[in-house]
Amino acid sequence: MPDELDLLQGTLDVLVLRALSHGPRHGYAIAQWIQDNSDGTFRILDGALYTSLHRMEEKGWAEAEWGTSERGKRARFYELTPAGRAELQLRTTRWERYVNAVAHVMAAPAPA
Amino acid sequence: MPDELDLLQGTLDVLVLRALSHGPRHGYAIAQWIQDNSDGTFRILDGALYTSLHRMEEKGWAEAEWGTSERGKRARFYELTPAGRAELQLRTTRWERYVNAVAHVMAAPAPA
DNA sequence: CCGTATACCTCAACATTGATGGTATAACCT
DNA sequence: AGGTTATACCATCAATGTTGAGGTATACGG
Repeated sequence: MPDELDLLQGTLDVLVLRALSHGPRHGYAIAQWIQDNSDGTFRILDGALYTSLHRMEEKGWAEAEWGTSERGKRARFYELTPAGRAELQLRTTRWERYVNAVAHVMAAPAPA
Repeated sequence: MPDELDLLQGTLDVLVLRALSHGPRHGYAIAQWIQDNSDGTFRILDGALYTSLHRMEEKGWAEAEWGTSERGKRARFYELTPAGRAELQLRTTRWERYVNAVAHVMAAPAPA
């Protein structure tokens, strides 16, 4: 397993939005899921995670309510709003364009 | 042509390193080259660009000296050091890993 | 049944880095 | 002369991730 990579600013949100797109989740579960599905490449620090989650509430991309986790603990469940789904789509295509553009530059020949 | 995208923190440097990998260049030329080769997706703001360039000097990834541009203007030419080339490689593979990991997460199925 | 680990959340201080917007100089074109 | 392009620099701001510390409640090993 390769070591962990720091997150580039701006990418956490897409990952979180994506995690939430499967249905309501609490923060801890989101972090686990992202870590697992990136083969441990991303280490999700809870400091950043909850900040991101709060951002989502502020922006209206998610709504939260207290509930009980699978393990019987008090946990805050986040659920995407329609705006959140739209944002996920937007960010996803944006990310794809971005990756593409970087690839172009990296593969570009020497300037004239 | 789609509109321009803001840069994600951490990506400017790779692009600049890559631009410099073709030989010494001055800032203005670097910006042009990146913009052209990203099909205008990236707009390189000189504020950020020169900061990046200065960063490179500080870190020892590039050395600079004053010269004269193709158009006869005073310009500062930046050239990669061996450390800079190493850094380019490092960042390139790191970026690829990153993109890959994001792709994994984005394509991942719903959690168990 | 106690102690420690784990699940879960929060917050404040800090660092990095891109965006903004303003300054300066010289060449070239009209 | 005046405007545009080429070229560089800087100060300040904003966004967002990192670090690190703190807090509660449930689970689990001894």
